[in-house]
Amino acid sequence: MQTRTTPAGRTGRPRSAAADAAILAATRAALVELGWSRLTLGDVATRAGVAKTTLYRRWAGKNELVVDAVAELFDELRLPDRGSLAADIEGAVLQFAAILSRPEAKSGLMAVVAESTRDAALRERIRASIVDRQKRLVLEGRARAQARGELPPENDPEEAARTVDLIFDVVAGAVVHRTLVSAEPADEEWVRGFTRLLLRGLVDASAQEAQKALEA
Amino acid sequence: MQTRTTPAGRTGRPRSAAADAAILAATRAALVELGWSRLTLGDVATRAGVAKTTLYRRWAGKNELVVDAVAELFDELRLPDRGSLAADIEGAVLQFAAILSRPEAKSGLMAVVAESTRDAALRERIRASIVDRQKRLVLEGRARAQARGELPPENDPEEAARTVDLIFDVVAGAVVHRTLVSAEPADEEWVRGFTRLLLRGLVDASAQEAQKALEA
Amino acid sequence: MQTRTTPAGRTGRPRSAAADAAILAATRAALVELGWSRLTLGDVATRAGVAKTTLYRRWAGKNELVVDAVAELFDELRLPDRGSLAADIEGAVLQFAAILSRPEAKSGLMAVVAESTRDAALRERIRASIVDRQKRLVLEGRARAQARGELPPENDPEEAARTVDLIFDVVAGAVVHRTLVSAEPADEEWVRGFTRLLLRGLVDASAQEAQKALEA
Amino acid sequence: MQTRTTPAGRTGRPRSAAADAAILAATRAALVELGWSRLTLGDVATRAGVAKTTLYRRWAGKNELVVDAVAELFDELRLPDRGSLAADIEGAVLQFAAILSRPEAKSGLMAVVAESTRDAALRERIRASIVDRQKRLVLEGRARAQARGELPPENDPEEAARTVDLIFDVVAGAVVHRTLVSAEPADEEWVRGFTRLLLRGLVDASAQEAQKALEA
DNA sequence: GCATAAGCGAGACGGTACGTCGTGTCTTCCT
DNA sequence: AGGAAGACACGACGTACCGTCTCGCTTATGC
Repeated sequence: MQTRTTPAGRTGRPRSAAADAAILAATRAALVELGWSRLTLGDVATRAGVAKTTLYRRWAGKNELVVDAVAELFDELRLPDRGSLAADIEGAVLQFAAILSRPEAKSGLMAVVAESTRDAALRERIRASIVDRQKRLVLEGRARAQARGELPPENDPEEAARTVDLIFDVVAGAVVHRTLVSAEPADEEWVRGFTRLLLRGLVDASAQEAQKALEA
Repeated sequence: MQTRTTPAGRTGRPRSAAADAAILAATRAALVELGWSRLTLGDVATRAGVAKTTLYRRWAGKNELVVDAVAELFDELRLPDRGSLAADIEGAVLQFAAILSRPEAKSGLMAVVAESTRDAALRERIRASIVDRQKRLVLEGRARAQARGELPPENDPEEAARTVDLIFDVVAGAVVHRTLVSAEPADEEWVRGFTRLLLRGLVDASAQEAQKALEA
Repeated sequence: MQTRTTPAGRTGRPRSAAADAAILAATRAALVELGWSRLTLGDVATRAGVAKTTLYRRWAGKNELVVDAVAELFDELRLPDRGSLAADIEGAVLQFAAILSRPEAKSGLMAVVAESTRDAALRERIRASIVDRQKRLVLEGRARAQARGELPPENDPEEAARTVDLIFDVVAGAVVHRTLVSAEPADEEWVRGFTRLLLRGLVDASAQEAQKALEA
Repeated sequence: MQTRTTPAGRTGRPRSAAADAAILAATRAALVELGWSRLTLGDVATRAGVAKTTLYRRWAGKNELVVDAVAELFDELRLPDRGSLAADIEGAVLQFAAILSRPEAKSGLMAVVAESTRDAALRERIRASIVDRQKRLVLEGRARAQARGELPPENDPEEAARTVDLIFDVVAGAVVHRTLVSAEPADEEWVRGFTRLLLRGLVDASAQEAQKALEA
């Protein structure tokens, strides 16, 4: 990821750029086959056709390596304009769910989060590489909804930032929990229900549901 | 947890009941001091004043042991009637957040969830010991809100079950994400904001916020 | 070798006696095949069908292990009575040379001696396991020669001890140097010449030699 | 040592002569501080202010380097005429012992000899750089003794060469064994005893000793 | 005087072995 | 039979050196 590519000095043999990519790809492959806990750095090095030392020269350990390997997965998230806030949310959540359903993300993400509870540097790396990077989606979605008139413009920038964080926690948290803890697919149906809840709230959702049931 | 208390046969020395409790307590202590990844079964055995063999006779491994040790933490969750759905939710979420802020829960919970992505039996154990056990809170809260007339009675039991699951994913997921990933405290202020979003939805919340800002 | 067999405590699984023998034999085999510097403890463990940890539990490292492995070789030295001091010496030196010509001794012995120059404990171990153990041959030979009247009885015990040490240094040193440094075989002819020098001295030997040459 | 100084070709930058000396000195310093087994070529290069590549361009490896570094030590051996064969021997042996007592010689010499048991080229290098170089002392001493009439002139040149080898093995071997294996100083007293044994032989020495003891 | 060619410092590279630690099983003796 | 003690086979850890390589220089010779 960031500035791991050759440090200060200019002399000496430069670091192989290809090695970085090979290592991250090998890490994801190993996550798929073995999962987090059975993944070993020796094995990753072998898969990447690289010496263990090369790997340790660039990453401090398994945690840092996996964060970088997983972070790349989330960079493919896009937010195409689907015409309405609800549709935009559904689209983003589905994409997020699709990534989380991939075994390399499943295995790796929660593991590094768990590790990060005791390692502030790791926590910061996760935040920088993954969390903050993807908050852009929330910001973009809100701006678009405001342009459409679906949401009012924010007046208090601090409050607005808090809301972005809250929404991110709710969305990411719900999808992760659904996918990893409940271990059920976050499919279109579930995403529709979740989006309705997020937009309209529990009271309204319950009322609608009761209404529907009555009609049927 | 479940059927570890002395098996079928009646001959021979019976298993020490005290050992179980000591082992689980030692596990939690080790989680606090060392975190998941540095916790070792040998160390837990030593702390509990027990031989490693005894430990392995009762649990299959680290994962199962930690699930049981952490599950006990969540059994202290209660849902006192605070007079309104909003207040009930706030109370429950705060309690949940308080437990999750304890290092033994933080360290252990996400780690076993991560492990469970590749181990169906472990996933089942987590669901049985932790998730399903605590869904009672959602059920209880809904029943109470319905009695108060804050929520309509459900008509379709299947749809109702789906809603319980959804709410649980949203609540648990949001708190976990806030606490572990964003690494910010789920304090009273945050819980109020979250509860409002949960009850009223994003559109309403945004409108209210805009309104407040205007008035000020 | 000495008291490595199960330490103080009496509880727990006892150390495998077979493992010791297997490890020492494997060490000698590895010395023959690979020599000192390419011998690795991991390889020895594998050859012995033993885990590396077992090996480290019993020996502090390569040096100590090799000392013990080599020491066993010298225990087969015997001093049969061949009727005269000269013949006894020749017999002992030939046996010593035979052992030193075996590759496991060649490779290992000088290496541990070299290491011992910076490790007093190792030096002591060599002295106890090898050197002092074999000084018995010098003592036995002298006693026998005195009984035969070939050597006078010693009067000053301290001086006598010094002489034993000196003879051992000369004999062992000469054979080692001939075998390892000059890299020539210490065969019967060489041993005869050496024994004559040892018994009669340089002046006498030179005179005899000149005499022989004159006669021829 | 020998043909390391710039090879065939004449074009290109010539090898730095200073580097050679710096490397050998650094090697001896490292031998003193670390001993043979902990000496690393990387460290030697650093000490000498030289790149590892430079070192490998000139020596094949640790063994060859150390042989050269140690060989230089022995070149300071001299054989001043002390008036008698006994005095000449004592002088030479004391000088030899003095060199062997220096840690760089102690650590390095036996180690390369040990290595040479499995490496004919190294053995040859040792012989050429060290052993044969110092045999001059024996030759010189004998010639001087013959001139003085202490030893008869040799008649059979082959036999004479064998005797030189034998004496060298006995002298060098005894001093090395005394110094490194017995780990006792080869001081004046010991050298006197050794010289007497070498010149007069065991029988005569024992008789003298018995005689002395009787007188006392 | 400018190309050619080797030497050189720096440091990354693919390897191999290290010595330690954790796992889950086993063996022995003691309740 | 249960249990504490601890040895055991296994396999990963993260580190240290090895000997080689690839850089961007510098320092000679020879056309």
